[in-house]
Amino acid sequence: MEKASLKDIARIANVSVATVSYALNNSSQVSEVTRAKIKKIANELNYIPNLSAQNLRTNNSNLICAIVNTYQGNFNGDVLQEIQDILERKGFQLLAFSGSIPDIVKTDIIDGVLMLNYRADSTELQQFTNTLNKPIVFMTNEINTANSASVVIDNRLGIKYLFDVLKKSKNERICFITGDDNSFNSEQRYNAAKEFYTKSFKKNDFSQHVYSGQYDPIVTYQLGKRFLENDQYDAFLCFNDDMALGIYHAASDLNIKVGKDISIVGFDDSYVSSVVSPGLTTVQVDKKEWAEEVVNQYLELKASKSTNKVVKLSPKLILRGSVNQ
Amino acid sequence: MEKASLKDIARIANVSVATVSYALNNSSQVSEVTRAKIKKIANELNYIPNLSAQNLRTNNSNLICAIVNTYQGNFNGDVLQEIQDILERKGFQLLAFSGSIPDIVKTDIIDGVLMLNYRADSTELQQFTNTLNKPIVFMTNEINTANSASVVIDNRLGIKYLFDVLKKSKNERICFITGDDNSFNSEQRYNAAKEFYTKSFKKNDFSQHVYSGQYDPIVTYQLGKRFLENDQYDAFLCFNDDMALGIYHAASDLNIKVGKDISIVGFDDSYVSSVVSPGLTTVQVDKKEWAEEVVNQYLELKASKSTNKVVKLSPKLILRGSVNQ
DNA sequence: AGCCTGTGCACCGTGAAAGCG
DNA sequence: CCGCTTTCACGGTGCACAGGC
Repeated sequence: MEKASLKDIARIANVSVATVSYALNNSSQVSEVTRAKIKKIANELNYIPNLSAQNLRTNNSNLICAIVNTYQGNFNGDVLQEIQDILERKGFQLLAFSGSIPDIVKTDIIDGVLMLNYRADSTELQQFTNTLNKPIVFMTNEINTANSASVVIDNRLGIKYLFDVLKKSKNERICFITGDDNSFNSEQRYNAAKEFYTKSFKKNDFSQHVYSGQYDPIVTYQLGKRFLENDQYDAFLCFNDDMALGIYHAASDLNIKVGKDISIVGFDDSYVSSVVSPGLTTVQVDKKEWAEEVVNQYLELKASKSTNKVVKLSPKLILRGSVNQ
Repeated sequence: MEKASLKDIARIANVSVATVSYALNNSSQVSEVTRAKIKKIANELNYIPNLSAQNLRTNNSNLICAIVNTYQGNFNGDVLQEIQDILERKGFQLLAFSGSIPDIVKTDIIDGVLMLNYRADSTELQQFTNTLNKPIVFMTNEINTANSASVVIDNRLGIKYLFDVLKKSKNERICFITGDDNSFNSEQRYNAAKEFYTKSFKKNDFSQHVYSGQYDPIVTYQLGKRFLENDQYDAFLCFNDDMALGIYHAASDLNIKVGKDISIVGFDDSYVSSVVSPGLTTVQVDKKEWAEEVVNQYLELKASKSTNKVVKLSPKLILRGSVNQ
């Protein structure tokens, strides 16, 4: 059986194509009797509207596209899933893209865009937003454009919590492990860490104690092993939990006790942080709350084309055993 | 500036719409001079073809849709990313869906479907495949339908490796931790485990030693804690790595040494298995190879509408320190 | 006249067959 | 045969309008 079209239904129901269209779209221009008849036939033919045709005519799909830098890692997946759940309940369909911004996003098929951890500099994103001409919600960048909004983590506050915890611990030789260079979150965390370090220790050597773990536990493991063998640091502030795990691994290799000999803190509160021993002290952003705010902002943008707005979400400190205090 | 269409370009270039279309699609029906002129104008106008119109006309998008049960967890994300990378290189665009099968998949916008870990019984999937009328590659189910193919893990072989390792170890009181009930992989692993257990120990009490960890490390942690407190088991065969981590956690709480007092094996070789201490013995499916085979099968299906085919990928045993031997 | 129900038709942007000089 | 144009169809939408009561 080939795909049924409005024309097929019209022929069988003995009405015009327009009537079928009205009937299926619940317009009041059709009597209830006719509508029922048409719906019945449509059902029997297993009719599925042709989205391309619909969209060509109306310029309006209910498709929202989330663009992420990668599907890998715990963070993006968790957030995507939360957003997906919310949108599904509201009758939208979320599709996800990873990698470079695909052409399809620029076409009329997509109604709006959510952007998570996408790696690009601000001017590039500005330009993209301008040419795109549909609502965008940024989740990791603060962009100032009409028709866009940002819902981001308050990275500064998160780093403040973590830094304060380490300051209070007996391990004070702090090493900072950043994510990769293209990450906006990592950049913000870096700036915050620098601020608190400089203010607190009254020293200007912050940059000497920063290393890039590229958000990768293996890379971080190698860094950690080197530092611990030389007893160079005894406290590690990692810009995400995965990297913190790398330090755990290095410590374990060298028979060094996390939470006693050294202190480690992470960021994100991914599931691993509660499963390792001792548990990893980290900061948590409520992903459900985040997802809800993102969807809210999206709907507002779509409804009103209102100007941009930046919402900051406050993370919470999750204390576990990885800090010696 | 509003969206430019072929018509706009045609007006400016002083040619017909058809010529513009030919020119941009590199047809030989246009002189090089005209083509260059038209391409230049298209570029200046920032022309982006309207996918809906294109698709309506050609019934052919280059969009492939991956459907997963969830974006969460390490496994799906890793696989999605590999597929994405390959398809991007080949000029296709992959979009991902999570949750129930969305309407859009049934429309002409989507050329084909890849299905990973989707939870449904076989008859439902059969029916879906039949009505869909486009190529589908299943990655976790073996389905017998025309216009579909399966590229799946050889779960039996993987379980055989793991079981043999545990058999050789000094810890022989084996407990099996399964994933959730809807998972086809978990079901296959269960059957294989039962087969090897029964054959090897010549006992019929397999089902007494099987517990569902629901692919969840927290659930598994609680199970593990109970078993270890009662010294009920000293070997754990977990149907994925995340759950194995739950056992690690329980062992650590009770000061029990993994790799000595107890043995643990996992499945998947996700990144955590190399980061924990001692490293987790597990089996690995080469995700890159898997992704490549999936894409191959998809392209073959698309080209030839060939009948179904099942490809099984052999996992490899990855020995680390979590087994006492 | 005015309401109700249904129809004819132009149109969205593109691709390709057929026609033409 | 080359290079370009005319014309039409894809599937659906919604305006303007027609005809009946």
